[in-house]
Amino acid sequence: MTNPPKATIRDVAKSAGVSIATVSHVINHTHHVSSELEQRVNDTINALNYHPNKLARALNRRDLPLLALIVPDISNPYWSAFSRAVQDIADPCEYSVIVCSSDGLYEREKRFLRSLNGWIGGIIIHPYHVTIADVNQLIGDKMPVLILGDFISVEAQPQNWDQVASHNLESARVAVEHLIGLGHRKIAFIQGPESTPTSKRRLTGYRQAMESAGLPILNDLVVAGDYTYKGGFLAMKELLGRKARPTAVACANDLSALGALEAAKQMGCSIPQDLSIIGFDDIDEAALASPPLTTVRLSPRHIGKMAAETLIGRMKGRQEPTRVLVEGTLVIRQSTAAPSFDLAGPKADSALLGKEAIFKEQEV
Amino acid sequence: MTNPPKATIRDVAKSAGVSIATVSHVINHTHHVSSELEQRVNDTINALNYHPNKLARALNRRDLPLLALIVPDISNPYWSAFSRAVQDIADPCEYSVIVCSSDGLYEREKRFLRSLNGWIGGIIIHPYHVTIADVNQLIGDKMPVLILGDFISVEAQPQNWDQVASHNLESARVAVEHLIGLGHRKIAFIQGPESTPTSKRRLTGYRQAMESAGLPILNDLVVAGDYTYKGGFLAMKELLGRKARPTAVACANDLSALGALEAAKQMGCSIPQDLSIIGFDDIDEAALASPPLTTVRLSPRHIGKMAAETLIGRMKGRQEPTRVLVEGTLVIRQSTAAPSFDLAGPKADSALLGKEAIFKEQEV
DNA sequence: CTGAAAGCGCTAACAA
DNA sequence: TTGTTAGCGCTTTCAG
Repeated sequence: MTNPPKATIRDVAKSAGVSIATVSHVINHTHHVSSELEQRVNDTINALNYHPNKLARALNRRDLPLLALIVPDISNPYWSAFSRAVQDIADPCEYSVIVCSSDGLYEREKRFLRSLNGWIGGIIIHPYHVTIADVNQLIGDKMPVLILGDFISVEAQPQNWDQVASHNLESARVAVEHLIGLGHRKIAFIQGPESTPTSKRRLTGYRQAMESAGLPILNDLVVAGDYTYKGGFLAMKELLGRKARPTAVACANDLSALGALEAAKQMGCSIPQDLSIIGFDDIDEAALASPPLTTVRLSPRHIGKMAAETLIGRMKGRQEPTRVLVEGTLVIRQSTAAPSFDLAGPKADSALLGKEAIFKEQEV
Repeated sequence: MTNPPKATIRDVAKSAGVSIATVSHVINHTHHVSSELEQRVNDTINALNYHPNKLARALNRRDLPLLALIVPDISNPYWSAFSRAVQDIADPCEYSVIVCSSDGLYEREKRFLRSLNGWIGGIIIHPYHVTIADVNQLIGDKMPVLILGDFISVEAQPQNWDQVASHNLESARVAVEHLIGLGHRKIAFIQGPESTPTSKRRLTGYRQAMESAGLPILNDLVVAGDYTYKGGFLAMKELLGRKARPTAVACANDLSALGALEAAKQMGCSIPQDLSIIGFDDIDEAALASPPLTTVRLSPRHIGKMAAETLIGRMKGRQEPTRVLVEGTLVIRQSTAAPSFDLAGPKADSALLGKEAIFKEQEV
């Protein structure tokens, strides 16, 4: 069962009795063609089941309907949701999307940039270690590039590229201020990977909120993390093992907040009665947690949509660079509440606490 | 800050004082070139920062180092893990990967196939509604295609394509037999989407295991689902609302098992004391649940790795079609245990006692 | 061992 | 309105 070889534009032209150029024109609507010929050409196109070769077309239009995403890890819920959003925009425009997971590795980021250069239509990148200068060197300025990241780190670069930038600092402030507003004073922070811009800004936001409220930032309250579930889990275990327990913890992202939530529950805390937890991003899983996670929405879906729309706009010819700013929105769910100081006594024994907590939940 | 235009092979040839063909030969090692010229060419390549244009190359080799994935939804943890595994294999081979989310929609599957045809290097597809005949019609037989799916549905097709097929029926039996081995007799099953081959086979596996053990398959025990978290959640709510509660439930996949787990917990069941739950696939999240989910591993990572390896092998020239079979492995964690029919067991602690009593009353 | 030249399938001036 | 033709950047016979 062997299929015939794919028809080329020449086959169509020959079969329709017209020139190659005419066929090209009816395909691309690039010149007016008499309706008689147009009809004939379209018929043969269908008869031959002809489809233009995108490679050949791209080679002389120097533009492939293909865009690439360079993100840390596509299997991370944040980035898979992001990538889905990009696809949902790209799809109706007939663009395909390549996904590259860099794991935040400098060499890998550079390798992707290099290997994508020159044949792909456009790139969306969330730089971890790669700098604007790297991008400029590796990609040049002939190609549409959209940079994701924190407002400041992206803002500072006088470049011609499009951006979708997030207000991480301000959003982190919002998160912490929510906790403060509830009456918390001992608020811990679980960090993201220390070297990334977004993570740094979120930490700074935490600091600023604490300072503005005149709250001390105890060293014991800031703990390392890495944006992963496991990282959040471990961080929370550490936090709860320390002498001065916080009554609330803000996490650098939702995934680590989810891990932290699980750790806290395993250690017998009931959330939010014993401990408030707030996340960051608003991935879908946040709403599904138990209790549903309060968070600051800087949604991957929304950011992905924005990124795809502005990059594709550029690929389609827009000249002026565009910058989109995304601000966080507080989404209050059930993982945060006012602190309850009355349980302070019996809380010494965590095993006992666990039983009480379970009991409590059941009664309610 | 304008970069110079990208260097072409002609620039290199001119600058090195050799012919275009010679440059091509040193790049591709397609003929022996005197080491002197080779050196000179390589130097100019570096000096000009030249990188061959993949499109032009692909146009006459008719082979782009690019493969596409057509899966239901990249933002689903199963598929994002799968896709990551594919990338991890493709990456070192310098292949890029396009991801297409079909949402299991027939038209969308067909559209992707059509739009990928003829320029992409190879395709990995997990067909939902698309048939082998469709693939054959849309893609022809000139292009490497790897079909994912259930062993039978894929096996039945006398086709020249590569396959990575799973033993869904047998694996589902393993899951249910595990439950039966623990002493369960009232075992429910939360289905996947009814129309998909994998889902059907898993249901059949459940049925067979029940029958083999001489256990009745009550209608009340089989409930609809759709492979989603929410679907599992709802299904469990329904199941626990029915008069005859099961003591164990097998789920068509992990994601819905996770949803079911959450629902059961919210309804006051402790797992596995009051109810055993077993999943399917072994996505990473299964091990992170609380309690960690017992499951049958048909791991997306492993399947993705296999798929990518065999497809790339084919893209690199292997002629014979290859079929890989993946069998499920039981992974016992903490969400399954023997059913507890009396109150005297090890779990006579006060909190549970109360619940147990309630549970008993309902059971009658 | 090296280079001239003919394409790969398509687009886009430019002629007719 | 339609056709001729010169490429896009690269690979690949096939002479030299």
